Amino acid sequence: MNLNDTLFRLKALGVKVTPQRQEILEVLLGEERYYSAEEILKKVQARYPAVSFDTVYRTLNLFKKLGLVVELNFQGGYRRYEFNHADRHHHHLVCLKCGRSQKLACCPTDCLAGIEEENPEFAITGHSFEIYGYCKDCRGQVK
Amino acid sequence: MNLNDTLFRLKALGVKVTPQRQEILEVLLGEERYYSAEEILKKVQARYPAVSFDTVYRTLNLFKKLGLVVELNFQGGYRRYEFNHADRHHHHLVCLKCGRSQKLACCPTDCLAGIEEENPEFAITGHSFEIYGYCKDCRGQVK
DNA sequence: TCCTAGATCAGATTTATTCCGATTTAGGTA
DNA sequence: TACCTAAATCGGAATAAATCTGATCTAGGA
Ligand SMILES: [Mn+2]
Ligand SMILES: [Mn+2]
Ligand SMILES: [Zn+2]
Ligand SMILES: [Zn+2]
Repeated sequence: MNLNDTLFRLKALGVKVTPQRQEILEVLLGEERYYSAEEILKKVQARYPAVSFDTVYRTLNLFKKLGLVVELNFQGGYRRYEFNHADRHHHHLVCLKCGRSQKLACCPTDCLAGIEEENPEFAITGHSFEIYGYCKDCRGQVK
Repeated sequence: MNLNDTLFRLKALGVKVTPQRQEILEVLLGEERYYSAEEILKKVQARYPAVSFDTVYRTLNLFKKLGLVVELNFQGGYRRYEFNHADRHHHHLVCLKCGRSQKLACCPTDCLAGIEEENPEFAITGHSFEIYGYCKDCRGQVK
């Protein structure tokens, strides 16, 4: 999924393609990692200084609804966003000290299948699976 | 783990046992589910009307540090707390509409074992695994 | 080129959590 | 049992994240 595909998809959905939305997408697509709302704002403001937090949040929530973006609520209350490379579903190993994370290959599909089967009346829309701890750099300096 | 065991453990750790702390524990131990900070405050105030949010949050953070309480950060940013029945590790099926949840029996231990093995330099302290969607009552009325 | 629904901006508002200074108290000591 | 003090609590102020509001602007269709 690149920028042009995504913009095409937005148009197909009848969603207006504004410079702000386009720039937010470019940020999210630029480096494959997650961002805080503030990081996104700062990066977008490098090109469009007048962009407001409101626009960032509205856009992220829109993209979330359209399935373009995933919102991650990490332990400690950190909220992060990343582009939803639909074909690259994954989870995270998150350092509680420095906040850096790495992608994980494993997804608990067997658990999920069992849960789905045992709860047919529940409409599952997603799941989270994150592993927390302290990375090599941080494990020594934990308070 | 009952109230007396827990109070004993607090004393052993050199932590003061105040009526407020005791009441918060009673709330958490009363019904095996999770609570918002505000729910806890309201319940504690039923007996001690002067208790403040500050005390609730400080106590929850203390208990969290001591491993007595688990903080859950659900999708959407909802933060909840539950007593850490250490022998009853579990995960949740959470309704995004009404917020109710049910415990799940499955825990992705095989994933976890693999991740631990593949990342020996990372000190894992915990993990989250939550399944989101819409419960029977809510699946019809999703906006 | 014009029109308008929808998007943006700037700042106010709301809500969750933490901080702060004054006061109280749990639990140790004599 | 009567102090003593470090730690805990209270009440309200401060902070921070996210949303709302109303005025203005604009993307994209006619
Ligand atoms: Mn990721
Ligand atoms: Mn639970
Ligand atoms: Zn780290
Ligand atoms: Zn529900």
